Amino acid sequence: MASYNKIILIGHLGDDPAVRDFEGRKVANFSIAVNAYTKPGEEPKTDWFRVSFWGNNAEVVEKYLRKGNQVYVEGRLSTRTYTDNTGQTRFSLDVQGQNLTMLGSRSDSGGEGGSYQNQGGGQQQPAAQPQNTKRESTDTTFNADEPDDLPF
Amino acid sequence: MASYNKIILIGHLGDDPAVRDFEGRKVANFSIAVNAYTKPGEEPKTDWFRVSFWGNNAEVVEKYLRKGNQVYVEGRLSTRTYTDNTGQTRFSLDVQGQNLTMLGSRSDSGGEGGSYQNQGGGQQQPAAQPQNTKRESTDTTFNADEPDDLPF
Amino acid sequence: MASYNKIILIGHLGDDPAVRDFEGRKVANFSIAVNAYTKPGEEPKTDWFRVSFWGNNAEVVEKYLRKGNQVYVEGRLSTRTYTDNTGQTRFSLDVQGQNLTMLGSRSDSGGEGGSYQNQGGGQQQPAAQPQNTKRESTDTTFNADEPDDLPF
Amino acid sequence: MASYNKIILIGHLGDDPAVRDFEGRKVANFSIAVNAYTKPGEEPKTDWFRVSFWGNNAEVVEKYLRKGNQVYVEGRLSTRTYTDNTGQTRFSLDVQGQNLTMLGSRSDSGGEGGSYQNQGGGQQQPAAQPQNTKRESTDTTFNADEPDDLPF
DNA sequence: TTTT
DNA sequence: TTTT
Repeated sequence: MASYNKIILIGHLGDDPAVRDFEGRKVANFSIAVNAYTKPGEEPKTDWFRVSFWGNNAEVVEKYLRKGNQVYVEGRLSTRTYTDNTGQTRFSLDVQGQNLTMLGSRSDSGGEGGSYQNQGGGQQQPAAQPQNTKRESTDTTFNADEPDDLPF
Repeated sequence: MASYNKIILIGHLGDDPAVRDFEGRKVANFSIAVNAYTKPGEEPKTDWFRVSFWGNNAEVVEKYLRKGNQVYVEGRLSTRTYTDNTGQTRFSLDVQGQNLTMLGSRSDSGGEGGSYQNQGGGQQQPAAQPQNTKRESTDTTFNADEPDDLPF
Repeated sequence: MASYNKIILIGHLGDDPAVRDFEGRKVANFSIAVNAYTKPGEEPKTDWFRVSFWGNNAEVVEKYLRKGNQVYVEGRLSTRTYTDNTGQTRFSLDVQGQNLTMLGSRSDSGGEGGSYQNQGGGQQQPAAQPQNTKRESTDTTFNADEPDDLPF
Repeated sequence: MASYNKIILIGHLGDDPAVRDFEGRKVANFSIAVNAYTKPGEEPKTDWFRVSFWGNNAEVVEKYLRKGNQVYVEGRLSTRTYTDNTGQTRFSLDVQGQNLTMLGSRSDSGGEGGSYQNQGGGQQQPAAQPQNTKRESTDTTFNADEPDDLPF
């Protein structure tokens, strides 16, 4: 049937990721805020997307992504309508993440400076350095291999 | 800010496009069906996206796209929640189209067969042949220039 | 670091894919022709990209893709300069394929007709029907999982 | 013929952009460095892409982009082989920019500058907040409308 | 819930 | 020529 959907997002994490094990595989979930386009004069609007990564990428998310970080996410969009616990019909935009790149976040307050260095060696793309705090983010590209058999 | 969203879709038009003039500019709207990914054993599901193109691209849509045609669409995703006339909360996935490529569509009903050949010639990208019927689609790439000042 | 490159191509295979085993994994290679944009009046130009898919996707390529078929390919662009056997400096655009969607190819010659219908049923995205000949292509989306450790 | 190519890049400017007028329209050119994927143990490699933006986007580039800044660029890839002034065959990867998003760049050396501010007005998405120095870059998304008739 |  |  030749169908395909791909969504590309650049936004900021609304909160720290939640990581858990699901039937032996790690899954990381987080939400990112993407400013919607609004016409001049219109009230700003934010779209929220729930993003999940599995396996190796879930580990990357767990290690390096924190609330407020800016990320590039590529994945498949899926939508879901559900009824929340107040009886309201709600709509969810879910992204099954396929690729992830951490973008240049930076200190947003005080900051001791000198924190972004990549202390080591010849790492290239998929090399991720430890990031202990929101302030010491690093920029890294990872490839999220989408599992053959999605466990959900 | 650094926000960005882009959606890429390959799907089929659910109906002929609707084209109208809006404050002096042409706008074309259509919906495309994109098969959602479902796990083996799950019930198939189709996501529908409402797509709009403005200006030159609306003209292209008007001339060449028909119900059933397969298209590649690139654009900005916007979402909208509204209450339909039965009081139901509904959710709409709208795509402000930016780029459009017609893919090899074909007859899906009756049909005398043997009609899809591209009768040769040196057409390349932005070359669009007239398409009188659904059966004589051609493959063409157009660039939908997104207007500087979106009229909506 | 924060580097990333992704290329999206829609084009036609210049020849049947070549599939071989490489250290226990299957790799499929093919070239696709993409019409370059040229200004009105300019001479048409075709860009050729060498595409490779590994593992499951290589199998999909092997089974379903043939010379002339139209495909959507997503992958990482890599470039390579080399000296050919005539001493000429040559440049190669290689795409490490990540996602692949077969588009609506169609008979481009004789043709027995009646072959493109999707005989119904519950196939959705990752459902591929057998394709014995170039004429009976089907449209299918596959996800090419990029290996964690690229064997090349 | 249903051809399409799109390239998505995240990288850093190798130098300040060069902006000039070309037949009444502004064009901005810059090069971005994108770290190529290399296998563990391999020597790091950088791919350089020459990017050009026209019209409004050229103005954005002129105002906000500087050497070292990180950007997200979307455009059409075109390739060109030429002979440089030493007689060498060279290959150029050119990107006709369509969309541009400034990512979180940050200080990399002295200099207060004071030149990038967007002096107000009704910009929205393409709305950039004042940026006084290279250190206080801001993240902004702009849409580069690709001209109907590319002036080159 | 983010960011500017 | 960039960035880490």
